[in-house]
Amino acid sequence: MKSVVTKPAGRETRKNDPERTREDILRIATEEFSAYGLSGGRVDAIAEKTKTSKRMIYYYFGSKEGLYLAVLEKAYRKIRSLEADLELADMPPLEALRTLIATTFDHDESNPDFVRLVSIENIHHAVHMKQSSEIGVLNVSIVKTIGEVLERGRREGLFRPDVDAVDLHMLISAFCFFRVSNRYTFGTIFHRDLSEPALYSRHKQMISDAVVAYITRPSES
Amino acid sequence: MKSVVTKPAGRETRKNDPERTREDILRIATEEFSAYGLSGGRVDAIAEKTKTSKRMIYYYFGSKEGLYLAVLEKAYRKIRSLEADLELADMPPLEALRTLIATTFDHDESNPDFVRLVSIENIHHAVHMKQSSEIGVLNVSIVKTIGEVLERGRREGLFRPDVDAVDLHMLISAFCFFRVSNRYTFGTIFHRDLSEPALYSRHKQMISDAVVAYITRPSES
DNA sequence: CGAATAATGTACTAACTGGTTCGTGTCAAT
DNA sequence: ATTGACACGAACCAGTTAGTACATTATTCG
Repeated sequence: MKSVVTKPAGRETRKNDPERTREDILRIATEEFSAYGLSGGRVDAIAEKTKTSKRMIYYYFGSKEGLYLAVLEKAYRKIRSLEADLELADMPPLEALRTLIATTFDHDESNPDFVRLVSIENIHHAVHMKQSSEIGVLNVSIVKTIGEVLERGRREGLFRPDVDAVDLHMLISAFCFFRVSNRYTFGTIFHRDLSEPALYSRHKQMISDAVVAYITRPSES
Repeated sequence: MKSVVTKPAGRETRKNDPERTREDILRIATEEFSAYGLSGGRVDAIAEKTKTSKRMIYYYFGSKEGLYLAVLEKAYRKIRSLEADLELADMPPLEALRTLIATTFDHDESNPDFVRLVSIENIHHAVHMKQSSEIGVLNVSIVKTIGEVLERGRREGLFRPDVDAVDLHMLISAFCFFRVSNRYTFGTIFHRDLSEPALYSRHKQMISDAVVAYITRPSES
């Protein structure tokens, strides 16, 4: 964060506004890359939609890939803070689990840009992500949190004992993510609009029920 | 260049070798698009890896998008035939369900190209898929099959009554698909190689157990 | 055979696209 | 007020890329 703007009121001669320019570029770039991919996104198109010029993109981000990486990092920063805000430690295990699922579901649902960027990054074998010092160190607090919930549930004899935290996170994420990432092909094939509110509730209920049913059932062969 | 590969059937006439050329282009193009996306894939790169020239690509497929569409259609043709081969009608409902899940799981696992193409098509809002008369009419036999299994399970009092066939298909697909489509980002973040054999078995078991647990449990609030 | 047609190769281009050059304006601290 | 670093813009450039014109060979069939 930056300190208060130098001239808050009265004169607004301020022409140089680096922070705003940067944010502006980043916002537009997120839209562009999320819509067309890394190769499909055009620097010129971003420059045009921006209040500033192409020169500035290279001034601040060095290259197209640099810009893309910045977009990606921003997207991940957002989700990380969201996960950190989860306070599941005080809830009973089952309630904690349901809260986690609902949160994940809602996050993906309301952040299609993030979902698309992750899809795009997977097309590229996550090479940019690996390059990023920031994302690379992504302290995956969520796994620790899930691990603790699982442990408590186990101790209370509610949860089956053979579930790995990362696996469970994947089970939950997969459904929430897929619903958004594959919205178009799935919707086209099955003639179903996956953004309908009715489906939203039903699917949210379904993934929650499925995970709970799985986790509370004794292991079977 | 022109090997004397005589087709077994008498009616088949061996021309220059259009069929082989077409197939060759299609095969290489699948690799290219699946690796770099539609915008990222280069026609020149495809032409070079092919036994033939760029001229032929345009001769047979008209345009880059035409080629991409042909690649997509071929990929879907393959999965459709696979789904059709499933013979779940004779199995007990639970066994049928587990077979279906295992098949879906294995399909995605061993067809990463298909998974990637679908991801790419979703980036493009499935516009090509919608254009395609072939894919558009994709007779989604799988839904009918699932519906019948569900119906039988319900009648036998094994399955909960409130599950929609398409929803269930999504629940299953999501996990199988995600495992492959998000292999790279997920693997990078959680330092886990999702192509390891140990994980393969564990995940296959997990999705199967989860779906079964869900479907065999009475509805809850 | 020989004409018609299908298949193929070479060389090219027009447009696009990421990135740069060079010059101007702004700000804050001397 | 001068200075030097920072912020900004328009035009430009060089490499790339999808797509083509034209010539040539192969195959089919009367």
